[in-house]
Amino acid sequence: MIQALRGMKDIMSPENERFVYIVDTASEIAKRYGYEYIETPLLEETALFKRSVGESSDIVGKEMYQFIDKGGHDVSLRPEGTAGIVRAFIQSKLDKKGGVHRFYYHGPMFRYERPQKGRLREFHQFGCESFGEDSVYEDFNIILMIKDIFDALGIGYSIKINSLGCPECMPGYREQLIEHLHDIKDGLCEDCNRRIETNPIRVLDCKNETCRTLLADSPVIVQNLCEACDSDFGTLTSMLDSHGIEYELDPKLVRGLDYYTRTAFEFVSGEIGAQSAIAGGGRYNRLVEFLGGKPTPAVGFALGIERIIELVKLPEKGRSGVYLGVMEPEAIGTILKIAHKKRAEERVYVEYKKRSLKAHLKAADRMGAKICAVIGEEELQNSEIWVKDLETKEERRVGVDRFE
RNA sequence: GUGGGUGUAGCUCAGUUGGUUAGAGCACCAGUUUGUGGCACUGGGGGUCGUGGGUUCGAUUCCCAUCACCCACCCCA
Repeated sequence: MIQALRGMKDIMSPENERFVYIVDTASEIAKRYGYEYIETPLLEETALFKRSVGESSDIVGKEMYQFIDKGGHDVSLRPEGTAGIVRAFIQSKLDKKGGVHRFYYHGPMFRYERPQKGRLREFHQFGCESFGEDSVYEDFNIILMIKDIFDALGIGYSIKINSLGCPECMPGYREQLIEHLHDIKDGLCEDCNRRIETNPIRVLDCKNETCRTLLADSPVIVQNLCEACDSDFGTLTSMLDSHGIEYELDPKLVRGLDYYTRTAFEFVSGEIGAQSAIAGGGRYNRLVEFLGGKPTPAVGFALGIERIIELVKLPEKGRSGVYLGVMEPEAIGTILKIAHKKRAEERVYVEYKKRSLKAHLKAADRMGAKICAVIGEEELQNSEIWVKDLETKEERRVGVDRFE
C-alpha cells in the first residue's frame, strides 16, 4: 500500500469540517479589518527564503524541501508564508505605488522536521500581512484581530508580547547580552553555549533549571530600547490595557525568523502539548528593503490551523437536508427526478438500493437528515411519496409533483 | 538530528508461557416487527496479527532490520 509521506496528512472527515470552519471564520474577520485575499506559489526560488527567513535559522538551515528543478534552478517549497507575499508585493511594484496594502492568505507550508504532536511536515497556516503602515496602532489592530478570530472560534489562549527593538537599539543590546553570557558560560548547558553564537536571545528561553537561575539577572531588551521603540512599545501596552486585553510581557519571546523588528507576539494554548504556540507574528520593517524593494514598514502574523483544529468549538447544527429512498425498485427514476429538483436548494441524499422502511428511517436518522421521503408499493401506484419530518415526527403522503 | 513508546477487524483494544478454524466492544448489514428512526435482543460479513528477513517441525507470539504513528528534546504556527 502506498501511504502519505511522513508528517503529511489527508484532511478529511471529521476534521475537514473544522478546517473549513477555521479558514472561513478567519477570512471573514480579516476582510472586516480591510484585508484582501492573496495566493502565491508554493514553490519559490531558494534564495528568497535564505534572504528573508535568514540563513542562520533552523527553518532555512536544515528544514527546507529544497531541490534543483529540471531547468537547473535552486527552488524550495515555502516553509512559511511571509516571504512569498513580500516578493509578490515588490514584484507588482506596490512598494513604489505607496499607500497601505493588506493581504490575508491560507495554505500549506512545508518543513522537514521530526513530526510530533502539533508538528507536521506539511501543515496549514492562515495569515495576514499589512504593508505601508508604520503606526504601532496597526500592530495593536493585528493583535485585536487575532483575538477576534480565536474568540469567534471559541479557543482559549494567553498572549505574550515583547519588543525586539530596531537597528538602532537591537545590536547594542545583543552585544551587551553576549558579553553577559560569556561571563557565565561555564555554568550554562551545552545547548546554551551553542546558542550564544547562533542566536543569543534564545539562551534566555532555556528550560534547564541551573541555566534559569544563572540567567535570572540577564539584561533584558525592553529595558534597552531606543526612545522611538520604547515609546511605541509603551503605546502598544497601554492600548492593550485600555481594551482590557490580558497579556504577559515576555522578554524571552523571540521570533524564529530573522526579519522581525519591534513588536513581537505569540498566542499560546495550554491544551495542545509541547508545541503550544497557536499564532505568532510581529513587525518586520526591514524585510521589504532586504528583498530589494523600497523600504516599507510591515507587520503580520500566522496561525497554525492543525494546532487549533481540536480546540475549535463548532456551532451546534440541527437536522438538515432530505433523504430519499425506495421500497420498490421501479420508483428509483421518480426519486432521482425529485432529488435533482430539490438539489437546487438543499442537501439531498439518495439511497439507490431497495430497503425496508425501517432501514430507510434508520439511515436518514443517522446521517442527520431532517426529512425522510420514501416511495413504496402504495405510493408507486398512486404517484405519491411518503414524507416524514424526523424532528417533528409529522408524516404525510403527497403527490410526487407536489412534494416541496 | 537525539531519546522513549506503540503497530492484531473500519474504530478502541484483548490474546496466544511458540501448536489445528485469532477474540470482545463499538460501527456496518439483516432479522425479531410482510410499511415507521434514536433502545433492546438474535444472527451475519469483515483480519496477508505494519512490512521484510532469521531461529524453529511449526512464528501473530522469540530475534534482527525496516517503515509508519505517538510523546519529548531541538525548533516553531
